[in-house]
Amino acid sequence: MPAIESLERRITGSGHRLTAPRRALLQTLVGLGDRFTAEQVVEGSPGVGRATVFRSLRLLQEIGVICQVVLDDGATAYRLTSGGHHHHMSCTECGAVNDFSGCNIDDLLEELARRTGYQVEAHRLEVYGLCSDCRETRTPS
Amino acid sequence: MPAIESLERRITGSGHRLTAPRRALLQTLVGLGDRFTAEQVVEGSPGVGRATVFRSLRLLQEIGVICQVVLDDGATAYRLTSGGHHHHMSCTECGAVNDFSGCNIDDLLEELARRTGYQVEAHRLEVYGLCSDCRETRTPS
DNA sequence: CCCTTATCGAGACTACATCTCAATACCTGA
DNA sequence: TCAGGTATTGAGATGTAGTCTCGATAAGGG
Repeated sequence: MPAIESLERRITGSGHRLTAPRRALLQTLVGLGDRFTAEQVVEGSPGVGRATVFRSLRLLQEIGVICQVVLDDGATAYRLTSGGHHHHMSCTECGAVNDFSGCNIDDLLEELARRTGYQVEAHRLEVYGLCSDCRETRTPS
Repeated sequence: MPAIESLERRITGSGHRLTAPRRALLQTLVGLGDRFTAEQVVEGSPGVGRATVFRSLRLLQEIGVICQVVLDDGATAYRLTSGGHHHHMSCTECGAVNDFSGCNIDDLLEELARRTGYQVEAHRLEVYGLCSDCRETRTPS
C-alpha cells in the first residue's frame, strides 16, 4: 500500500492542484486496494461529486498513478500502478489482479510490424484465469 | 467478403432459426465490411429492432461468426471472423483491422502460469498503430 | 398444415460516463 | 499574510451503449 503522501506528490509534481476532493479520493483508492471500479470509488467517497471522480480517475491515469484493467466481461476497472509498462492477469473468480512485465511480446510486435507494415504504437494484453487459491476451492477433489 | 449463404448455414447449423431480421443483419454486416460497431448495424438495418441487433450480435459471436475488437479508446467494435483464435491489429488513424495469429504468446502464457500459479483460461491482445497507408499520408516529407 | 416455441419489436429502463456552468478554493506573487 | 487569477468542483442535465419486458409473430419439425 503506497503512502498517500507520495501519491499526493505525484499530483502536485505534475503541476496539478492538491484539492480536498483529490485527497479524499486517494484515501478511498488506497482503501479499496487491489482493484476498483469507478462506481466503487464514487460510493466510497460520499461528498465528492460524480463528475469529479471520473475527472480525477482520468487525471490519475494520465499522470500514471493508476491504470485501467479490462475485465474478462469487458468492464473496466482500475488499480494503482506498480511501475512502468506492464500487463494484468485477473482471476475470473475472485477478481485478484497480478501485474506482470518482462514479457517477450516485444519480439512479437517487432515481427508483426515487419510483416504487416504497421507502425506499432501501443498494445493491450490482458490475461484471465483462476488464481491458485480459487483453483483449489473450485476443485476440492 | 464471405458468401451470405455460408453465414446463414452457420446459423441454422448451430440449431438456430433463420429469420428475416437475421438475414437482413447478415446483409448489413457484409456490406459494412472490415469492422463495424453495433450502432452502425442498427443504422444500417432499418426495420430491425434495436434489441434484435444486440441479441443477434451476441448470437453471432457465440457461434463464432463475428468477434469483438477492442479499439484503442476502449470502445468495442465487431468484425467477421477469419477463422480460429487470433488477435487484432487496428490502425488508429483509419480504423483498418488486420488479424494475426501464430503468435508466440503461448510460451509467454505458459511461463506466466508456472510463475504465478494461475490457471490461464483466456487472454486478450490488441495491437494499435498506423497502417502503412496512414503512415505515408501522415509523413508526406 | 399445425402447433410449439424461438424470436421479434417498441419502448422503458439501467449503467456508466461526460458536459455545463456558476460557485469555490488553490496557491503564487507581492 | 493576503488578494487575485485560474484550476477545480458539484448538481444535475445529457449522452451513449446496451438490456429487459412482454405481447405479437413466424420458423420449421412432425
